[in-house]
Amino acid sequence: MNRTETTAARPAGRPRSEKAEKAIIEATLDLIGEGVGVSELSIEAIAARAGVGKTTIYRRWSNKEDLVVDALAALKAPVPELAGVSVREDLVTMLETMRSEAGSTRTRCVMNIAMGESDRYPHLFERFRRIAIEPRQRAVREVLERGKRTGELRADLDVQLAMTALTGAMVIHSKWAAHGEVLPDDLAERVVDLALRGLAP
Amino acid sequence: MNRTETTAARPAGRPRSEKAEKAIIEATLDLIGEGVGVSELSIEAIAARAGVGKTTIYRRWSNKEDLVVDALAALKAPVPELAGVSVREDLVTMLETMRSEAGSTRTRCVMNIAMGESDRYPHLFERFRRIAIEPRQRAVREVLERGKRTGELRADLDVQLAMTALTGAMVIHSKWAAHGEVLPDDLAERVVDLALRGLAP
DNA sequence: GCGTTGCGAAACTCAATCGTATCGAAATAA
DNA sequence: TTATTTCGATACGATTGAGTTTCGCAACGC
Repeated sequence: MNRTETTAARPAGRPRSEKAEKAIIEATLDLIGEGVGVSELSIEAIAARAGVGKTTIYRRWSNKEDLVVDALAALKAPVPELAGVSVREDLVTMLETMRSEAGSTRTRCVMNIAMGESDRYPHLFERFRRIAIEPRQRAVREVLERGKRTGELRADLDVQLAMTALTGAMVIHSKWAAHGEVLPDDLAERVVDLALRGLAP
Repeated sequence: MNRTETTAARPAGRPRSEKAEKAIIEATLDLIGEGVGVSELSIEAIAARAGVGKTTIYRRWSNKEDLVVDALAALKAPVPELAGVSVREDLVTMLETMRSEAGSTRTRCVMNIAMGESDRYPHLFERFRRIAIEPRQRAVREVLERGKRTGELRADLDVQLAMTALTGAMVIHSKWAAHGEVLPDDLAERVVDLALRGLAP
């Protein structure tokens, strides 16, 4: 029992390669980010992309869905730092993050799963919602709640509804932007200002 | 040449079954509406669902994408009648249509293709956008333009941006509603009123 | 060094689906 | 009736990918 390891008993033999595991996760996210759907995602393609053998994948995950779930778990939601000065400024920061990330593989990955696979893999989507969607939504809601307290926003504001209006506009722009097209620099600002001021005169 | 047909020269032999063609299109839309992606969509499954032989499909469409394109063309966009009295009322009508249709197979079909397949089949998506998305967006834009003229809306309103804010909120609700969950009756009204009045006090 | 386990590569079996071909029956024009 | 074409059904070879097995080598504890 004089084991130097502090963690679980290390079994004999060559340890599993951490590098291979990372490469598999990365390859999976890359493929999803490129628009490959979960059902089209082939273990062989992942193995080839990651430069590992299929054996190495099956030794860790018994099926594709488990692998995708773990890949999603690796998607840390990088909720942006908020200055906390004004509600308008913080909302612009949040939406601006959405805008600037709209072209990145990781964000496209988030979008593709959130939008395209929610019907077919409800279990996967639920997990994904908790990991990637909830934290961002919570951040927006907190900003809105703060605005109600400080008087920057209407006291009777429906926070949930306001959040969907703000993020909905950005999601549509991100998803439907022509391939490679860059969204206007001031999009986030314009969305926030429109929402704040309203459509009425 | 004493042909009684007024249309194109009818070739001899048994005519193609109109019923079979409809059944194929219906089966295709049904499967897509159930969440089956275009790439998972198998000709064999369509044939089985439609109760026809694979031959009957291949005689009409040379590949899957052609079939899906024609199926989409069968999706007439039923843009709702607008009362034309007030801008608010017309916007509520438009969004209410989106809400009430959110559970229908046809609308889910629209959503699934629009959201999930735009990356993988850009050509398909472009065609789809013209058929199903543009007419609805145009209707909303026209209502907003009218509002600017009549003074019901701000004269400096960014119509395009306002449209995405309105529809974006509804899209997110429709897409992310839990399976089978019915959206609140007054959702359209609340979205429109929030957008009109704005978040600010 | 030895036993054990992981590694990538390759070959394998199994199932699904593709697109084509063939069949007898049915529908239509001449 | 006869010629022609479509019908649904079925069988076919080809391809793809899943999941398993085997192989020789590498990395680790003892």
